[in-house]
Amino acid sequence: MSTLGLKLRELREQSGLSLRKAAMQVDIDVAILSKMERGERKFSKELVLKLADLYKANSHKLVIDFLSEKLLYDLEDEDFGLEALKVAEKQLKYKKQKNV
Amino acid sequence: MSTLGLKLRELREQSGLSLRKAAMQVDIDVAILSKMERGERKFSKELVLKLADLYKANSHKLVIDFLSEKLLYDLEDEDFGLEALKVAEKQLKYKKQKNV
DNA sequence: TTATATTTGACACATTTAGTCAACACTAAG
DNA sequence: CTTAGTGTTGACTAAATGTGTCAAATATAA
Repeated sequence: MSTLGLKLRELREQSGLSLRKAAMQVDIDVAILSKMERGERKFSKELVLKLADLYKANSHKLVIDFLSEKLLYDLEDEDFGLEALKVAEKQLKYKKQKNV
Repeated sequence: MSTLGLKLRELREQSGLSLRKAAMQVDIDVAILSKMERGERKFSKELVLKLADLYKANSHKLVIDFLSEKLLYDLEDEDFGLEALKVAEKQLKYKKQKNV
């Protein structure tokens, strides 16, 4: 089960919104939101932002979860996933510092 | 310029293989290999493995570079890329430990 | 029953990605 | 100059993925 989906479902419920109403507010089909909350389809970043706004939640953390989920998806069943994350981290830090 | 592409180009040259010959050996079109080495197209993992084999190189490191490049691609222009990498790392460690 | 909420699957549409091919430019050798 | 070898480019098609739509099925409660 998707962490992000779970979180967004909880936030929706805390906002007292039904799936239908929430979906309508962010202008997507109910079916899609249902599948996304259950991890059957991927969220888009734009939707995460829209939902964060609708639920009045911290978009920062949700976006990080969104990205992290995307990364983990790339590393599914990879033996060297952890090493790859570390190499990516190193290169990202370098990039940031050098502003490349 | 792609790190992986650069490395694989160097390895090819060290093996004394022309683009055409290498491409033929791994059963792809020359154009594709040319573009991949220059970072214009993405490698597939399978191809990286085939090339590592052809060049008698350490596939381990090349695969890690391949994955890392994929991760960084996901994080392009993201403000919280580093945070996302760290969250992903944490979750991957947890997964590994729990064998989920 | 009636109403509301969620889930499911089939389908079409669009976008992305992968592969094919021929032509181009450059260099070195004959 | 011609030939052969190198790598690069762009146009095109095909395959794969992703996204959105819809209707029906299921569930729960009033």
